[in-house]
Amino acid sequence: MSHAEPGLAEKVARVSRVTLSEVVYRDIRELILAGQVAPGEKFTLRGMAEAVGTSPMPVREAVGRLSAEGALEILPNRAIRVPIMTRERFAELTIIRAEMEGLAAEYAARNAGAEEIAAACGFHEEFAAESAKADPDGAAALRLNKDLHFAVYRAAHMPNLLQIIDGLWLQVGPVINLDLRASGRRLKEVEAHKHHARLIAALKAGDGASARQALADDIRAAASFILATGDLPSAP
Amino acid sequence: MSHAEPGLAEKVARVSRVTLSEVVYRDIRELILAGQVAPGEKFTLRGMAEAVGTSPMPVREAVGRLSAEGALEILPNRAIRVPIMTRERFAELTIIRAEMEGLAAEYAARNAGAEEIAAACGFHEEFAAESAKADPDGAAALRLNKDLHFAVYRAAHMPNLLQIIDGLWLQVGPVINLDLRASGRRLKEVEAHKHHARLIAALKAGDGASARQALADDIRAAASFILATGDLPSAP
DNA sequence: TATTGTCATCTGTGATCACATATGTCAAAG
DNA sequence: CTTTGACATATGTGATCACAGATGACAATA
Repeated sequence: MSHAEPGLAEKVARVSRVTLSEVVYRDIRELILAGQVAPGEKFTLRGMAEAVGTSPMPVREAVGRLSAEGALEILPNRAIRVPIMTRERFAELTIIRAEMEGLAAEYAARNAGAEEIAAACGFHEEFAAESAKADPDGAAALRLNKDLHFAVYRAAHMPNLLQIIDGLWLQVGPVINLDLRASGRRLKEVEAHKHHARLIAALKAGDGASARQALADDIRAAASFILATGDLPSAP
Repeated sequence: MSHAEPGLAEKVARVSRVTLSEVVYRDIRELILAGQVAPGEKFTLRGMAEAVGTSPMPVREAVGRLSAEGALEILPNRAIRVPIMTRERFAELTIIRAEMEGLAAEYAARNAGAEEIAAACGFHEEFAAESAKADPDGAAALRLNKDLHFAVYRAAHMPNLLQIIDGLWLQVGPVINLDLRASGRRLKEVEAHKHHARLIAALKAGDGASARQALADDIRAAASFILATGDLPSAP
C-alpha cells in the first residue's frame, strides 16, 4: 500500500470491522452492568443466540470472555448463570476496589491534566445537583456517579489498571443496581457528594494521598450501606 | 446412572472430565508463564490446533480467554500474538503488582493459619539455600520464588484477589523468565531472600504493614533490575 | 532495480452438524 | 401421596464446512 494517499481509501480501510462476538459481548456486558439480569439467573447459548439473531457461535465466545472476567459463571453442570453475590464476596471485592480505585485516584492527582480535572468536576456538580433534589432520579445519579469515577480513573493514565477496575465494576454491577431499586435514596444517605467533593479538591491540589483517602471512603460508605440494608446471602 | 455397567473407571472418567478447551487453555498458559514463547511471537488457530492434536475449536476458546486476560493480544489484522512488553507497561504493572500483592501479604499476616505460614517458610528456606549456592539453578530458584509468593497469597483467603494476581503474573511472566536467561544471577543480586525473610518474619508476627512493605520492596527491587538491565522497548 | 498488479494460499469468523450428558416429564410401583 | 424408573428433550462441547479479508510469491512493467 502506498503511503501517498491518506485520503478516502485509508479511512475506509481503517473502518475496523467489528465482529459479531464483540457485539454480543458488549450487549451482555451492558445487560449485566445495568442490572437488567438478576444474580443467579441462568441462560443458554441457543436461547441468547436466538435473542440476538445469530448462531450460537458468537455467544459462545462472548460467554467465554465474560466468564473469564468473572461476570458470568459456569457451573459444574456446565450451565451458565450470573454469579450470586454473597456477603463474603462483596466484602472482599470492596477491599480490593478501595485499594485499586484508590490507587488510580492517587495517580490521577499526580498525572491528570487540567481538562481532565474539569471534566470530572463537571460530573461532580451534575451529581451533586441531582442528589440535592427532593426526589432524585436514581438511575441518572448512578450514571453520573459512574461517569465521575471513570473520569478520574482515566486521568491516571494507567490503561492496565483501568481494565482491572472495569472488571471489578462488572462484578459488583448487578448488586449496585439491584440495591438502588430497593432503596432509591442510597446515594443521598451515604453522602456520596461529600466524598466526591473531597476527591475533586484533592485532584485540584495534586494531593494524591487525600484523593486516595476520599475515594476509598466513598467506596466503603456505599458498601457498608449495601451490606447493612441489602439482602445478600451469607454463603461462603 | 442408569447405564448397565457404571464401573469404577467410568465414574472416575466422568468425574474428572475436563473440556478440551480447558486443557488447551492451561497448556498455552504454561507456555507463556514458563517464558517458552517470546513476546511478539505470532501463532495461528490451526497451527496450534495441529500442535495439540485437536480441531481449531478448543484453541479458539482458549485464545479468547487468554486475550481477555491480557496474556495474548489480537491485532487489528486479527492476528494473534504474545503481547510485547514495553518499559511503560512493565512500570505500570509493577505499580499495580506492588499494591495488589502487598495487599494480599497484609491480609495473609492477619488471616494465615500456622500451617500456611510453615509452608511459606519452607519455600523460603529452600529458596535461600538455592540462592546461596555458588552456581544457583535459576529455573529452580524462580519456581521456588513463585511457590513462596503464591503460598502467601493463598494464605490471605481472598479468592478474587488471588485470581487478579494470577492474571498479573501471566502478563509479566514472559519478561521475568526471558530476563532470567539473560542474567542468571538476578535473584541473588537483588537480594530477594532478604526481602523474603522480612516477609516471613512479619507473617509470623502478624504484622500486616511490615508484610506489605517487604513484599512491595521485593517486587520493586526485581522490577528495577529488569528495567535497568533488560532490553525492553520504549514504545508507549 | 524498484514498483505494481495478479493470483494462489492462509487465517479468523460464523454457521451447521454430531454426540454425550443433563434436565424435565410422566406413568407405575411402593 | 411419594418415589423411582424410563423416555423425550434440551444443552454444552467439539468437528467440519463456507466465506471474506489478509498475506505472500512472483511475474510484468517502468
